Amino acid sequence: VGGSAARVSRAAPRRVRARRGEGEKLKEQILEAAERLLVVTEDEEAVSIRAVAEAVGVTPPSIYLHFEDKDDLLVAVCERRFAQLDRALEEAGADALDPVGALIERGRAYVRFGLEYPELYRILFLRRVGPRPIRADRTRDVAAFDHHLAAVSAAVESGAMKGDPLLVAVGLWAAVHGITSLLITKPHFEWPELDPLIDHVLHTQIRGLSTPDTEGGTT
Amino acid sequence: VGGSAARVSRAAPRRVRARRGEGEKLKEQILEAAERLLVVTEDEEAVSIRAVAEAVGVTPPSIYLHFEDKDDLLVAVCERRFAQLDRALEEAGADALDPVGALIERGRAYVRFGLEYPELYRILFLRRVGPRPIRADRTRDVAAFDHHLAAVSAAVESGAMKGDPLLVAVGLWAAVHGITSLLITKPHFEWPELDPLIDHVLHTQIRGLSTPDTEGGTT
DNA sequence: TGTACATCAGTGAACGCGCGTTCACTGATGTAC
DNA sequence: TGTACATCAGTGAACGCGCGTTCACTGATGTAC
Repeated sequence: VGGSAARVSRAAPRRVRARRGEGEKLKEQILEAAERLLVVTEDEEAVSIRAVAEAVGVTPPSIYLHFEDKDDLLVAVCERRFAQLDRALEEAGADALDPVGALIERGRAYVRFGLEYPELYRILFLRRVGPRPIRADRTRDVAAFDHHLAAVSAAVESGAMKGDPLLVAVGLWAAVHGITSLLITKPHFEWPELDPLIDHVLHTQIRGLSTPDTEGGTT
Repeated sequence: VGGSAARVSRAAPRRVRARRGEGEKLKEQILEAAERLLVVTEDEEAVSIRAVAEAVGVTPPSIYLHFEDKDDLLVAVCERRFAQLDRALEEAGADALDPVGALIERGRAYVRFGLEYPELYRILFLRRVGPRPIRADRTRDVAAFDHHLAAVSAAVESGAMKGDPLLVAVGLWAAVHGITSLLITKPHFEWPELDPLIDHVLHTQIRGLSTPDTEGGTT
């Protein structure tokens, strides 16, 4: 089996065909290529079935061996990144000393994620929903929001914050989402310096939600 | 001249050709049709040159008599709405009793605008910027932001609020933009009741920005 | 008052493009006998 | 150990579509003489 390996390098095939039973490898490569295209071009429209196929080194119909249609592929890409965002937030919050500090660290990580993958963020959070509600709605992003809600509840239960946890969670999300999306969609605006701006947004929120006796104690 | 008016109703022409010197009428009709299409379909992609032309009752090439290309048309639509948003905010703030109250009313009006024209809002604030920076950037939306900044400065100067006006203005914008865009792009999410949610976002901001002695006095 | 003519407000047909998707196929590879 | 065969991982060519845009034109209308 090892003796005939010298034949491989002829006529420059872009990709070696997977062996029997290893068809799933292509699925992974397609997902990676689609995501890479999205990150590199920062343009959802550049991610066509044809472009993804070419990036993988395969013909367009091959995509349909693993994905029902184009939307199915994009949703799959989103689900992976939602999962990654969720993990990033959980890890950022885990190192904090107290629940309020955890919220701040989670917020910073959220903005960081958005600025690192702006086009993915656009697809996840700024796109209009299509005719069929995006399937990911019922899976990964709900998990991420549940974790966020849990982090907020912990802060409220610690006594450092007051308010209805759901309202507070949505409000915090709105604040970090607001600054993240503005930074992404309005790059030509003359923004103040980035870190002070993010800190201002987070601390204004926290201060607005703090109970009077603990106020200012977690800056 | 009045005697031959009976001839008009033959063969159902979709639009009467403008008279000499009245060519600008078409420009206005195109703008209105494009905006109406955007509002009705809630889908930017549905607004093609062809669709706009048909809505006006004219052939596609006629659009090019008044607009350089498709982008030029969309930008023109945006500029009109930016101007309208600006006016709506100014009017909302004018009726308030004090500067902080004015900020709250401006915030409510902003969210209302977004929810009333979601697809226009998407184009104004959620789209990625194209290869050429959108020309409206340097005109209408800057005027709107300047007015916002002035409203914030008034609140800071009144002593009810503290902080760098620019940071505060951007932070407030981020908060209202955040909740507006989430409501638009995630309609399937189980949101809390709308008015309490918006009030929560606005009052959390205001409370987070208030000077200690005036805190809670403007709810 | 009559008429040639420049101008204006459009039209009709066509261009090339890239897209998502389908369909019949091919050729390597593992497996059953 | 040899061979027929089912299966698997793809390919090649084509489909129809709607799009933005261009180009040469037409016919009504106001104006100059």
